[in-house]
Amino acid sequence: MLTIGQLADYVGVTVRAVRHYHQRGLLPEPDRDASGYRRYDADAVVRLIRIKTLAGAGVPLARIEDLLDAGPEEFSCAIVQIDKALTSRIRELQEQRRRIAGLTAGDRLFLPAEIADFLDQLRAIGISERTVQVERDGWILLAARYPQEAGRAAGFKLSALDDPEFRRIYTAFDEAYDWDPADPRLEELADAMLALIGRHPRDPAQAAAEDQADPVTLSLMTTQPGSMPPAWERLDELCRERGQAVGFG
Amino acid sequence: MLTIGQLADYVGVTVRAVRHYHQRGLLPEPDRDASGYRRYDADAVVRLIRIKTLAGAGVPLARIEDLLDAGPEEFSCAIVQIDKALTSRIRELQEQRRRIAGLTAGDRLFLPAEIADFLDQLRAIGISERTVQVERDGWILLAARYPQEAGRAAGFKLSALDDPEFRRIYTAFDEAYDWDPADPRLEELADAMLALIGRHPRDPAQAAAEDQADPVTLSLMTTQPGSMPPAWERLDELCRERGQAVGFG
DNA sequence: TTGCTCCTCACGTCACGTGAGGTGGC
DNA sequence: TTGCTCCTCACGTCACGTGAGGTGGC
Repeated sequence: MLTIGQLADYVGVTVRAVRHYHQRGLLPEPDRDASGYRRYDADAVVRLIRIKTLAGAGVPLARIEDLLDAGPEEFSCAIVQIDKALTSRIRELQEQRRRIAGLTAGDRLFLPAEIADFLDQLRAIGISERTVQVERDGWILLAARYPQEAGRAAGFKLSALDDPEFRRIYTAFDEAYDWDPADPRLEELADAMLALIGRHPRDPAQAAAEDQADPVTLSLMTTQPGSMPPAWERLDELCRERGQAVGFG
Repeated sequence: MLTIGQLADYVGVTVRAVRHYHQRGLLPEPDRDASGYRRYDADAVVRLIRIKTLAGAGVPLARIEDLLDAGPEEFSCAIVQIDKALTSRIRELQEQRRRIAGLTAGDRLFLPAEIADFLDQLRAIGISERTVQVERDGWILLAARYPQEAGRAAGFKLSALDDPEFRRIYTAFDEAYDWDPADPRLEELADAMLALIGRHPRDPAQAAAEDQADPVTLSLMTTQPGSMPPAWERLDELCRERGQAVGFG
């Protein structure tokens, strides 16, 4: 006959856990010896090992109680289910491993692949990190609200990068970050941007998403008023003034 | 700017979890809109995804708080540790799978291999399940208190099963379960058991463990007085009477 | 107007952990 | 006698869940 400590040590649980199982009714209270100590027999060892094994597999104690008093066919049926749950939990953890590895690896964790590709392409053609971050924040918010549309729109933008004119304009837009809002080049840039939009034949269904994906519109979504550079705010203004004709804004 | 529900849905956590992270100081409280609703920006999305990813990997919230505000070298060092923890957790779960599979498979879960082998051998030579269960319970308690000794003693017993005389005596012992305590065959059996012990040369160091491993002694350990069959109690008495000479009891 | 989302307390849950204060066994 | 184990409350912990009661947005 074992004491509670001997039992707990052999099975590999804490004394407190054994008492907890008594309280929950999972393990019957054994007889006491002359000192009031609990004394356990072999059945208690067997039952406690079953409890520990199931609990270790993540089975709630309430479920364990049912299982231990169930028939063998119900029991082995449950074991199959528990095994499935364990297997899928293992898969989850393997997925978690991939994800935490990605925590140091940049944007791909937060964004659909097309968007991350688009941001990487911007970096590749020499766009400043400062501007890429504004794009990124905009896309994150857009993807949060319209996941599918954001993915499609990013694919569209990605292919637009093949157009040398788009690249030239985007580079200018990037450089305009530091310009004076009165800089006359802003007017040329606004004209060029609108011309570009006019040149690309646009599927009307995509037009809305695409407009939202414009860096200027995006940056308006993402930042507080006043936190944008003055030149970009002016550029947005110019586009709105002239863009009515082509449905911009 | 996102509401708390949009944020939670996109990242894949509950609204309550987001509020909990605010309370814990993990995620800064954002500004409110005119209705008092929280409004989130892209930084909140990024930070919440980091929190969720780490929490999903089992990192305590207190640790996550430190990590998010730590430098990149400390962060990536921690990621390595978390990955190790995940890997070992995966191994644990794979071990759990093996164990719950064993829950339907019998005694090997509760006992060292030698003891399970010994019990299987008893079944193989035709010992009744009833007697095997008494043996099993005795071994479980013995293994709980003296794991090494129990393993060695069981190995000893296992090899003793090669002796035809041991098998004959054990079979008779099994049958004696139902005998009348006054049955004269009990005296013969007691003599034969003592003769067998005398015949086997015994390493004195093993003698104590071996005596404890005797079925009769074991069953005394494991059961309450009176729960053993009367014939076995009588047999135990007879062995004690005669066994003093060979150091039995 | 109805249904959905949002807000703030605040208590509940799950599986124990952790003293608090006292007694028995070697 | 000292140190270890045992006993019974009973509150604490961790990461939220779950109403309770009320207001804002479409």
